[in-house]
Amino acid sequence: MAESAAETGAAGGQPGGGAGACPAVPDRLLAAATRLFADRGFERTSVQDLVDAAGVTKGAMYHYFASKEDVLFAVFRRVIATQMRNLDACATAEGPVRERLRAAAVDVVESTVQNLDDMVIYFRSLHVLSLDRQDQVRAERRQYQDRFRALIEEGQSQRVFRTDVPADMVASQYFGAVNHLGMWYRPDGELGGAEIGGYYADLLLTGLRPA
Amino acid sequence: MAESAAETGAAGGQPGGGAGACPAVPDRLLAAATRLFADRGFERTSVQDLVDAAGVTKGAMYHYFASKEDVLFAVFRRVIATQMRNLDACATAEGPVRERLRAAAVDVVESTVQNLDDMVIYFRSLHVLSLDRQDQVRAERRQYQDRFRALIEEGQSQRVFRTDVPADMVASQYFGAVNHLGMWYRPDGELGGAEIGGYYADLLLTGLRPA
Amino acid sequence: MAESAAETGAAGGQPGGGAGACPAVPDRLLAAATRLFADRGFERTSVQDLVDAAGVTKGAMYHYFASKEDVLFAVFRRVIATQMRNLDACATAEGPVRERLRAAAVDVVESTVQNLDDMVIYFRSLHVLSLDRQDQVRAERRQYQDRFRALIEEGQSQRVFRTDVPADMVASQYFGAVNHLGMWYRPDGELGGAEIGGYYADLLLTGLRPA
Amino acid sequence: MAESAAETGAAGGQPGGGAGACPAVPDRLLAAATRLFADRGFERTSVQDLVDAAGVTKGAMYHYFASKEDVLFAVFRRVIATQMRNLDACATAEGPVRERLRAAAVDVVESTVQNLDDMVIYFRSLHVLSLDRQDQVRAERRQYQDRFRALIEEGQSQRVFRTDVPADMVASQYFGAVNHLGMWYRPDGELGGAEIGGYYADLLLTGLRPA
DNA sequence: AATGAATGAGCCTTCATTCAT
DNA sequence: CATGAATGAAGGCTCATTCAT
Repeated sequence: MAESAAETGAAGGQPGGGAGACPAVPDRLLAAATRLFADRGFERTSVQDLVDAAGVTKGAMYHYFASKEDVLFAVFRRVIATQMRNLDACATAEGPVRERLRAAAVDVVESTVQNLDDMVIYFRSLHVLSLDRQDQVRAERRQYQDRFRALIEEGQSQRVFRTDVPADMVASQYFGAVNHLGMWYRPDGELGGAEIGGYYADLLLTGLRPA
Repeated sequence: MAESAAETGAAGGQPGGGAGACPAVPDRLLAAATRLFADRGFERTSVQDLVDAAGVTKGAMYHYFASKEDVLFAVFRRVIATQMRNLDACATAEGPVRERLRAAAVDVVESTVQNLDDMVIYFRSLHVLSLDRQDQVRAERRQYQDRFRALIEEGQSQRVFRTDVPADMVASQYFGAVNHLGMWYRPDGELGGAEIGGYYADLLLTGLRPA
Repeated sequence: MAESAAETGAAGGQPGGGAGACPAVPDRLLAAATRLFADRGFERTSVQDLVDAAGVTKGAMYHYFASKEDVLFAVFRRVIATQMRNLDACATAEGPVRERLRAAAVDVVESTVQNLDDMVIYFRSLHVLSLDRQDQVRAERRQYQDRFRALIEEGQSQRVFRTDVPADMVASQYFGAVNHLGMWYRPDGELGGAEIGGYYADLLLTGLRPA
Repeated sequence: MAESAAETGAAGGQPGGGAGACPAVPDRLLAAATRLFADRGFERTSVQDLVDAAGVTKGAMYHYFASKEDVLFAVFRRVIATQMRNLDACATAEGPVRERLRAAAVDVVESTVQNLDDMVIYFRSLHVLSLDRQDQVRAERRQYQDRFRALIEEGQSQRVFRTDVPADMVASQYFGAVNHLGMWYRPDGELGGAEIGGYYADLLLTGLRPA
């Protein structure tokens, strides 16, 4: 029963009936949770902080989520869904593999800096989830990375990319760098996501040049 | 008063005067803290867990450390000192800049996987420290990264490395990837630190090749 | 307003007008409450547990009962009504007082083990009711015990039973033992209600033999 | 760690050192718990009620007891220890079995009414304990009842008591009645424990007379 | 230098009940 | 009649820290 509404996501109707004047309770909780968990971390955010920020009551929260950890898990699910949607767009593009990889490499940086809170939570609070859920999240994340790796392998089989470094290594290195943006990137810094993405992609593609 | 002994580091004498049979209290606490904070995270480790694992009492801990956060800070300081020591060795080596950068790039991966707990703590629990201390730690970490970047700049000024990508970007990308090893590297996996370091360094150096 | 339907007891018509296919809401609640309160106790049974077990909704429950305590009180009333009906049958029987007392003594054991849940609730959750209702329940229970005591007094006045022990003491002792069956009797045990009733009645009647 | 002091029982020293001016924390908690659990029941007594009544803080309570249930269990253990001590005295007495059984029967009533709170808790809150602990308590209680039953069997083998009713039944009936004193006995009532014990013992012994 | 009993604020969660629909 | 989302007041429990010894 709890979390049922969260399962349906933002599609749930607005109880109270108005013309959608105020977002549904689960959505407001997810938004507040994303902000607070990224700011202070999961454990330093109390349920009271959370519901206050979301403008709901504790009871309402527990009507939709079975526990505080469940809220975190819902954030994770939303992040993954977003990532998948982003990458799907790239993967189905046309053109030579170099172009497609470059586009994906830039895009992954841009979407990361656009959802920096998500990333911060992702890499700081994954360990809070139960092992089951950790596995689940990791598996989905791996899929994401695998699509990237597939592009590299495609280029390798065409001899466009070097083959003396496993595609796995390339992908893990690139994603490591991207994931770590959350540790230092600031929206008000000198460089924007597009520029950083451009530099990162340059290094990646040059690094892949065959000997 | 508290923490004074910790400041002196492991050099402190053995209280109780024995023949050094058992390590000093602060050392045992630091070792236990490193293990537990990496395993469960800072907030999910209680002071009781900590002192139990270290085989000391709560009172003893508070004699040496002002707070639980202070223990974490001491772990951070030890990590940084270790990193600095490692890099010093590389930086003072002889030979062409390509060789020195490669050696440093491999070494940074190897020492990271050898001290994986440290890295996990580093990137998961930095936000627990007070802002002052966060800045302090970040500054020291920046120094570490800056020495790496200096190597790159050295190569750039010699036109051995490409100059169309800022050295900063190269260093941040590489360190991002290295720092992220803590999220997926497992000591019992297929590849060891030396191999991963080799691949990563290859990609780095190829990526730096001038156009 | 609430509870009005409960007042009318099981005699209420089936709302929704079906052909009596499913029992009325109050009846299903009472049955579920009897089971759950006996199993886990009143306080460890949530209203949600209760309505789930009864297959009704919370709103429906609060339509018929003013509060959770009211459901408990309704269980008590049903128990008492049942007991009264049982004893009435015995009391109006014919025959010598020894036979009538024996029959009542056996019957009280048998009906107790047949409604063990009722007894468990009775002696474990009486204190949950308001003092008013406790008194009310105790008074009715006392009537029940008084009819038993009246049989004993009848025998005493006929000198069939000893007179050196007050009938009150005899009744309280016997009912204490009977009430306590709920603490240890198990339907799948060696002895059935009839056998235990037989032994208990034997001891009772022998104990009442005049010196 | 928690409960360790409770294990040692009242023998624990008085921290704070005075001349025993104020009882130790566990003792005060046990005394308050016995009173409150008997008055209102376990679940209607909050931990705050408990510590307030005992004049200690919540933290202190959780230093000695792992949970509220643990306090209840400690009460149970104390009750059982008391009962055992009482019965030991009787069992080792001299004289004909009739006399020894009568003495035990009276004593069991007297000690019950003297520790009425204990009994009320015993038969109202046993179900709160974990199944393990319920079994443990029941087993010890059974021992208590078994010693009583052994007296009856002794008389049966000497043909002093009837043999057509199992000693088990006799003991369960008697103890049921005794245990139920908690439901109706009031210290300010007409009859004292000695008188009730006398009547109950009379009925018991007469009931055991051979046919 | 070391102990561990005691503190007390704050945590996550439960739940009987209400009310707009 | 019936629904179930929302309320809000406790509830039991944890834990970093202190302090008399």
